[in-house]
Amino acid sequence: MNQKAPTLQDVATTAGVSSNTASVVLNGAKSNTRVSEATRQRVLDAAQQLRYHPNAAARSLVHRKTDSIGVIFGVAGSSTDYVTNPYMAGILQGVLKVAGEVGYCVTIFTQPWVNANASAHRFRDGRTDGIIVIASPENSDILEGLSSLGIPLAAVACPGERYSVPTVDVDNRTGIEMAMDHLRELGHYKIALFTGEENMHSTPQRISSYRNRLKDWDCNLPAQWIHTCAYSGAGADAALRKIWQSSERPTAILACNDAIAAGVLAEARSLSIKVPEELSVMGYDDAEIASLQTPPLTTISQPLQQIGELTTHLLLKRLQGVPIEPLTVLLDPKIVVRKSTSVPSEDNQ
Amino acid sequence: MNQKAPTLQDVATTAGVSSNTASVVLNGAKSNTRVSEATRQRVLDAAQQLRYHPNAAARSLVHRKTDSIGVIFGVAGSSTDYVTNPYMAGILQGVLKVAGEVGYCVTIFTQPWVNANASAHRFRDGRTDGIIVIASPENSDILEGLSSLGIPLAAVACPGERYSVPTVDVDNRTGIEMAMDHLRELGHYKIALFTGEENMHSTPQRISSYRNRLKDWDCNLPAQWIHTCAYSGAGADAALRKIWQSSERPTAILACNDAIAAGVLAEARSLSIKVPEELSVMGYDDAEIASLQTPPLTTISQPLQQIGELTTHLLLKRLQGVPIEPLTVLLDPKIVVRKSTSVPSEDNQ
DNA sequence: ATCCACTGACTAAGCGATTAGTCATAGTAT
DNA sequence: ATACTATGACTAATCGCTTAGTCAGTGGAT
Repeated sequence: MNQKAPTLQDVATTAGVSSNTASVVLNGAKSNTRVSEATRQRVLDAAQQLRYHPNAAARSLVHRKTDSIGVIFGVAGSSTDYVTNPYMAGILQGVLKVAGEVGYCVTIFTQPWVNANASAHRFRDGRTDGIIVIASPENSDILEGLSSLGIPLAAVACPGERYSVPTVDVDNRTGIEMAMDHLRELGHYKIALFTGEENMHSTPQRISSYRNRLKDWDCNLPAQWIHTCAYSGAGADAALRKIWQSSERPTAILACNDAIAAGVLAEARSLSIKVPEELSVMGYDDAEIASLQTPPLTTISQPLQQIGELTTHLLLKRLQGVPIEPLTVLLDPKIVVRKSTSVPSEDNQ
Repeated sequence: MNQKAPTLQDVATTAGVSSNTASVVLNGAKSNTRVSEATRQRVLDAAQQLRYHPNAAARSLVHRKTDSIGVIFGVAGSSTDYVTNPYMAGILQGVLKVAGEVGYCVTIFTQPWVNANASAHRFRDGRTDGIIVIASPENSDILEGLSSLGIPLAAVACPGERYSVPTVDVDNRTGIEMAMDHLRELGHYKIALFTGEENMHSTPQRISSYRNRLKDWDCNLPAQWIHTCAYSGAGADAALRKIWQSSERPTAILACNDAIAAGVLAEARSLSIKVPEELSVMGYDDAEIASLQTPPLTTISQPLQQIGELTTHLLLKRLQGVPIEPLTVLLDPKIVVRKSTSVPSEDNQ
């Protein structure tokens, strides 16, 4: 602060009362202090005149409550694109909305998580009342570290059950099943899966759901048809090239997000593979870029903002000590059919 | 906090010393207190064992410094899409990066700005050391209100000069000139301008730059060729329809951001207007969606992340009391030529 | 033996706000 | 006249941390 903010004492002095009286006037009475109407008005006038606003730090010292919630973005790989990532941004948007409704600020922690031993206690710094963890990598000990310190938490797309952390996610199993079923109905069964980072919570779930579906259909596919890319889209080009050179080609590729699918489309173009005639491609997320691809992507839509809103509600509940049941909420994905999928061509059947 | 965080006193007790001694050990000595090596070690061990981390609120009360900076998003119209807006997100990303480098947290204020009288003092609440204002509407008194309370500020795309607030922006004049010159070189002079909200700082600047360019060329264009849309892209379709029905049609449309340009492209498709053969379209921002449009958008690229980084540096300087000169920094836009612009067709010349 | 400097650590005040507890004064009931 | 109850407002402790100021003890110099 450059220009010192007026304190409660300043208001009190201006109004000619004690700071206690001023405090009582300015926030309903919680002591048995009584104030006459005239005095009350004098205090209110003084506060108004000085543009007084209580100091949040001092207040939170007493209340042990900061009226702000923290957000930690999980990091896949070395990526530092938090809010420019449409998945993260969509969720954060939902968090901001609900936080705003209840008068909370949102503090984004900028320090990278190293490990529980080195990092966890930094987040118990009295800056926030609780923390929302968004998409922590599977091999990270964020949830474990924070929850073992007793920090109120809520999580998105994390293995929260393990640490009794209320968690919101979109049903990865259902999403993959919807995608697989859509492709199957078109006539595909040679379906390759291009996943995101292995250490993200969603990846093993989606892989296992993919495998189950194939098993349901009695399909036995080459193991190398599961390719690990990055959610940034990196690696999708190489994966497509590799799979296209192999002896057996898939007729469809299910990408685990739209960026990966976009990478596939771009590489398909440069390999002169016609989509969807020769190869159907599906995305996941229904990000803004999905409908803008050529051809527009068939994809699985996730209600990102709703995830953020719901997670915030859960954290607020936890802060109020309201029991949360069930601990994990799975929202439903939707399939959005556009132009990147079609029946497989004859010679690929 | 559920599980009470250990206090300095807890550490001191565990180590068998006074809280003062513990404090001195844990943060370089600023009192003349001396500590023996043995005692020092005992304190450090105790802190480690208890996972002690100082309470930020208590600390900031003493230091009058919170190590966190605030962000307020200006709001155009009733939009509440802060971080899902790629412009805002890009800037915020830059803010997060620099803040992280110097160990600051970033607090996003979620309460909408009403007016200086009602809102300003809320932001002098000791929660943040300073505030970054991003793209406040032209008719808002955010900067005036906050700066008159002596809150350290830095701004993006705001009329900061007026209130001695260090401000970063991309040179709107240059950007429009580059766009206009590109179109002129292709042979266009019948150029319509589709702007964002009138009350955004950039809008009048861009309009005047557009007008100046036309004047340079001795062009006299119908006034209604300037259409006010929304930066969300809303209104672009109607504007195109209207302009296309008029007696004189432009050969090119310069949209003030990519969302507006995308709206124009979509409407052009449904009106069967061929882009760029019949109509050249330019965007602005070079958002992710620009290159994905059909045809890919020629656009003016703004270094969003760099804006955020620079603005944060300016705020940090101001917090340190370093004089800032010059007060306003204008970054250079770049033109990205893609496929949505070409020479105008013969019959349109 | 006396003085001084240094070592090692403590006590207490204060940051700004909240709140339990105290205390005059005035008015009312007995 | 006495006891009691509102009324109106104040004092002081506390939240967790920092830091200016104080102080006892030890060892070396004079």
